Amino acid sequence: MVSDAPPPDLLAILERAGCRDTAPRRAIVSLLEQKQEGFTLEALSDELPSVGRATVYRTVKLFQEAGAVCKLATINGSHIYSLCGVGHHHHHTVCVECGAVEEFRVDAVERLIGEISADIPGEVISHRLELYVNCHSCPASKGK
Amino acid sequence: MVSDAPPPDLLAILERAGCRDTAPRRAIVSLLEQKQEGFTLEALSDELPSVGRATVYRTVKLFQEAGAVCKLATINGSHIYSLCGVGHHHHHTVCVECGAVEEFRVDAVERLIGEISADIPGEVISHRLELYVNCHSCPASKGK
DNA sequence: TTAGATGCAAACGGTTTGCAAACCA
DNA sequence: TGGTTTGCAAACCGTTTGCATCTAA
Repeated sequence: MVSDAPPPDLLAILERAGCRDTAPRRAIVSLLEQKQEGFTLEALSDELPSVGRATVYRTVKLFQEAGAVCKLATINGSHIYSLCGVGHHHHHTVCVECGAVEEFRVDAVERLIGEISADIPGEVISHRLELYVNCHSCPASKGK
Repeated sequence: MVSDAPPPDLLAILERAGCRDTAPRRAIVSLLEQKQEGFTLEALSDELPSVGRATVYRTVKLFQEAGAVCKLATINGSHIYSLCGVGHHHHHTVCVECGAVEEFRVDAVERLIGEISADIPGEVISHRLELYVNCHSCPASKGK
C-alpha cells in the first residue's frame, strides 16, 4: 500500500523536455535523486552553493511540471517539495515531526471520491489528500 | 451531503476569546459574514480601506484559530481563506473557475481514512482533503 | 487608568524576474 | 555562431512584526 516509488529518471525528463545538458542541472539532479524526504528549495539551494538560487527554483519547477516533484502542504500551511513517481496518481503522508514524506496509493480512495462526486454539484476535476502522521521512526532516532 | 453550513457567529467568537469590541473588528466581521466564496486577505483588506492590513490579518487569524475560517490550498498551490462551520470536521470543494468554496462532510471519507491508517507506518494525526471542481454555476453566469 | 487594539512602515520568507555574461549544440 | 541557460540582484507576493498611538473597559 505504501509504495516503494521507483525514482524517476530526472535526466531523462530534462532530455525529453528538450533541455540542454548543463553542469548546474546535473548537480541538482544528483542531489535530488538521493532525497528520500521532503525538502524545501531553500535548503536544497543551500546544499548547492555552486548553483544559483534561481537555477534551483527554475529546474525544480521543470520537474514539477513533469510530475516528478510534488509540492505538498504541511500541517502548518507551509510547503515542502518531494520527489515522486511520475505517471501514477497518488497521495502523500507527511511526518509532522521530521517531515519525511511517503507516497501512497489506495484505490479505495479514488473509488470513494468517484462516488462522492455524484453528490457534488458540478464536475470534480481533481483532488488532493494529505495525511499528517507521526512516523515513529524519527523521534526515537533510529533513522528512517 | 453538501452542507448548508450555518454561518458561525463571529462576534460571539471574538467575545468568547476575550477580545474587545472595536470598530475595525466589526467592519471585518460584517464583511466576512457576507462572503460565500473563498477570498484572499489581500482582497479582503482592499475592501476595507479604513482598516489597516495588519488588523485584517490579525483578526482573521483569530478566526482561523477558532476554526471559523479555514485556509485552503488551491489547485495551483496558492491559498484562499473561507468561512466555515465551526466544531465539525469537514472538507472543501473549490471551484477552479470562480473560487467558490463549498463545505462537505462525508462520513465514508473519515471511515476510509481510519482504515487506511492501519496500513500506514506510524500514527495518522490528521488529514486534508480538497476537491477541485468546476462548479458549473459560475461561467454561465447564472449567479451562485 | 491601563491593558489591549490599531495603523503604519519596515522586515520577513519564499519565490520570480530582468538582464548581461557564460555556455551548449 | 545563436539560442539557452546561468548567476546575480532586485523585485515580488503574502504575511508578520515593532512600535508609538489610541481606545474600550
